[in-house]
Amino acid sequence: MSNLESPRENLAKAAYQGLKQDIIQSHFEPGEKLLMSTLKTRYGLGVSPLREALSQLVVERLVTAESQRGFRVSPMSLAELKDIYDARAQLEGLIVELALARGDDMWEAGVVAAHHALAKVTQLDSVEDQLTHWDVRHQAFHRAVAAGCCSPQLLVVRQTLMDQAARYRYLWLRQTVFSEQALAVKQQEHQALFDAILARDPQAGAMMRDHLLSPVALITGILTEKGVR
Amino acid sequence: MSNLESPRENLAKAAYQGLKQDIIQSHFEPGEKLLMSTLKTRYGLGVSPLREALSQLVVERLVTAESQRGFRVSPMSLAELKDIYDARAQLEGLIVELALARGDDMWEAGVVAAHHALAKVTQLDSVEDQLTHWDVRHQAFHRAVAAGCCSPQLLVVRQTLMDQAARYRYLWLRQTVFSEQALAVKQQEHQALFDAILARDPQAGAMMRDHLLSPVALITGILTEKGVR
DNA sequence: TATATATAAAATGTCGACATTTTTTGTTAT
DNA sequence: ATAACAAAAAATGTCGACATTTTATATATA
Repeated sequence: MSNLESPRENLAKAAYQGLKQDIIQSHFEPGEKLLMSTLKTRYGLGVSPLREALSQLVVERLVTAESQRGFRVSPMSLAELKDIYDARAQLEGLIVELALARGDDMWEAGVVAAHHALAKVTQLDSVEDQLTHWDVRHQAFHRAVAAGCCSPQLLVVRQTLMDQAARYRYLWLRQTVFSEQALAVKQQEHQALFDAILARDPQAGAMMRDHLLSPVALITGILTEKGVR
Repeated sequence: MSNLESPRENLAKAAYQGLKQDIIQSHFEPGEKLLMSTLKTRYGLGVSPLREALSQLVVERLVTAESQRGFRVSPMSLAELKDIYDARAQLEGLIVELALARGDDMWEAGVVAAHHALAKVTQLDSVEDQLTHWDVRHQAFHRAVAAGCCSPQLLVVRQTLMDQAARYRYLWLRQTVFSEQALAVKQQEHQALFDAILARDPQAGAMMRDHLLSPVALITGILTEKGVR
């Protein structure tokens, strides 16, 4: 039989992953009530693992809990957009500066590899595949850069902010990946970042902050379009 | 009857608060197994709210979960001590620099008030009261400073790292508060920080980083004494 | 029509029960 | 003794049931 050494994950973990995915990809709308009856049928699970998963997502601020009134998807707002992106930009700037000071040869090698892979993303058939394909390598590039800070704690914090930004980020992603021009601009920014980082240019931190803040204007427009305040 | 407008918190919240308190104050030792039977009798609750609370503490990294093997208190280590304090110092340094750039008059007023209160901590009867009393104002001072960064997200992240550091911090606190000399040194550091911040001295960030890193040596000694590697 | 009140329906949060898995204990064999 | 295995005990994780609370609906009142 297969799965000889499988540690058998508990159902709460499955619920956590499914819920997180569905919230980030807007299968559940911002502010939407998360009915237990709905979740039970959707994931085929009882309330116990679902509540555990929801409790975790509350800590990650993707879900909001109101005592005796259950859970809802955390609402989105322009204020939160600005706040999250500001915090991400400042944190990532700090992390880059630390990486410049602390990163070793193996870190540099990882950055070079990730940058190379990102620059070579090929056109694919499916649009959804194209999106995923580019984004996977894009995120991998940034993660490779961040790794140089040599701080597991800061990397965890960074990932938490990333997860929280994911819903907003996704809006930007759809507009960017399918625009030749937008993609070219990003390509240039990544090249400039890459050069500055390898040269240990003290300006790399500031460049990273600007790079991360650049999508805010576009996302603000999309949200306003949708009536989000 | 009283409690006319009480929203009636759910039991998971009580479990969360009790568990967090008990872990931070080392009622449960680092690495200790958290038996459901023990927790049920200690808090007088069923498994459901307990598991929800534990799930949240896993996200906050105070508790570790192993599938099908329950929960244990996250172990403490010298590596984690260094990592947490490094991350805290870097983050708080960043936050101070942002506060210098963004803080307004009301922020300054809050800092002045908190600093004044901290400087005036009086000797109390009980040693435990003395400890709590000083630490409450100490934390309030740092919080008042941090508030100037105008980033709710960064402040949440900051608090998370604080909570994670709490067990280590407590070790330092006991040694410091009861030493006239150590307390005087801290008093000087706070005064210097205060002056630099109000003067918007660009060095304030670096000072804050050093201030936060200073307990590491002492805590390392205490942990080594205890056999923690 | 609007507002308040009573009633019904639905949903949340918690517990106890139970199947499954892990851990301990006891037994036997090398 | 130590190791391998079997049996017993203990613990985890999940579900269904149920009390409590919230929400929706119907009815009465001004």
